[in-house]
Amino acid sequence: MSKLFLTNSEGGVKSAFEPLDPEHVRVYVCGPTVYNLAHIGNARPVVVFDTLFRVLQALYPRVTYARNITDIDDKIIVAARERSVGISDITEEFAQKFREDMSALNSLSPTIEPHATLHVDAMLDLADRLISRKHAYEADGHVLFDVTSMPDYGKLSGRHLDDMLAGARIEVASYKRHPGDFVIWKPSLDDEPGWDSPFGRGRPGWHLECSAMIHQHLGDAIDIHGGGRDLIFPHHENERAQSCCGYGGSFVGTWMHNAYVDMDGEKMSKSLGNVRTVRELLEQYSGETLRFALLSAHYRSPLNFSKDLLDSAQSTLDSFYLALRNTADVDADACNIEQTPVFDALCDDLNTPLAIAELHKLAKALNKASGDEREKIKSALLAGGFALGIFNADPSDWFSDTGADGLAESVIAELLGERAHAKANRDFSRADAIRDELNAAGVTIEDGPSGTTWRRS
RNA sequence: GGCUCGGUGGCAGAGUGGUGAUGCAGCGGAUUGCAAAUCCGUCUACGCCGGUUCGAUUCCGACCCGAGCCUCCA
Repeated sequence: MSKLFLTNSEGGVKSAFEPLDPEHVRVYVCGPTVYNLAHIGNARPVVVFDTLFRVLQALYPRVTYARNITDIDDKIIVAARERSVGISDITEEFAQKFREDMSALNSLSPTIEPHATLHVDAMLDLADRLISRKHAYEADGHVLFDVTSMPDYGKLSGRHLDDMLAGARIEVASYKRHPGDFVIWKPSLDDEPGWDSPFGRGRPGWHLECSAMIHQHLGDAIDIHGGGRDLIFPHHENERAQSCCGYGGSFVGTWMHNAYVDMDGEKMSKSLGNVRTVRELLEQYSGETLRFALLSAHYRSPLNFSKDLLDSAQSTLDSFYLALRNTADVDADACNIEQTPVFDALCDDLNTPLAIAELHKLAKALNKASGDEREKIKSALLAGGFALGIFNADPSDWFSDTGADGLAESVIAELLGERAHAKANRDFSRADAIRDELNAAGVTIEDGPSGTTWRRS
């Protein structure tokens, strides 16, 4: 059995993964705040942790993977106001679109998908615990976490309270005892969504939901908590503070954070306005191509997003699918994924580029193989691909699927028939003219010993 | 200012104290009516300066450059 190694963001060390309960691995990944469409940067953690989910499922009998939906947030309130609708109109629309987009990327549904607004009681319970344990205080209608009450506050992100003061770039609210204190609960105006609470009508601070939902669904401590790098501080640091101080326990075994998708060397983000939504990219590329592109760099390294990246992802997938299509007559048998180099690569801190390199070796071997060997190699190639969440298409569909503007298959067949006729009569200029015509329409043809095949290019 | 992470061949991108990443592109060849696909062969590399070492791209230190967090953000 392969041994899984993961890099823990807390401390930055890679070590063997030891689940708290080998019979039941628990993972929580921060999901979207649903107020607009997901961009390709938002998709990276989804794809990365989906791959982790697949690896964990291969290694352990039971894996619970929770990914939350943040459906109460100031940005949502603003979006609802702009469109003159209720916040649930916004959150339901974009939660659904998020699910659709991520599913197009071959990402599996999480085991549970807790919504913040359905866990307000649990959040208020946590706020109460924190106050009674002197880790939080009420001031001016707010409930605030007292960062000085936690000796190792800052451990996850590697910061010290003193350093944070020096770099404070934002005006500190007067009701905070310490500038680093963060909001657990805040008052709502009459025209803002809110819930009644012992502290008055209000709504939760950003970090509270994850702490409360993790506790309710997964328990005091979980194995893995993931998200994008930018969540390390303040979000995860503060979550950790709330959970450790409110519930006790160690909270998270391994923290994992993916690096960003960059645009021209700069982070892609909503605030920079340089985003490309998954939905718009899906008009030009298959979800599998987008997924493969996202996995082409290691999750802890920045990934520069470009047309070249997507085009090369697509042609690489084409070459894999060609190898599969050319062996369509070969039956693949069940392959023990755990004994393949692809899986070994994934077990080494999700080394997807190395896993892809192993896929290339298998595809090359399959192209060269003959006889019984082909069955074994094809099985390994397929199993490796499934671990990465690719090869979901039937190889012949992969090459024949097209947008509305492509040539109909019947037209292609007709032209190929005419070309075969011309070739038989050694009328090569006519044959080549037909080939040029098909090429111009985005159809590549290949003459083989057993006839001519075609594919969309 | 504080903290973090990186700089590998034309490009993408792994990895390692001492022969091979891998892919794309290029070049040569096989194959093909010509192509396409495939296969074979082949060229480019480890930011800069020191140190440790028999030996460093890999370890240590300085420097240069880039990115990120410290504010909503995957």
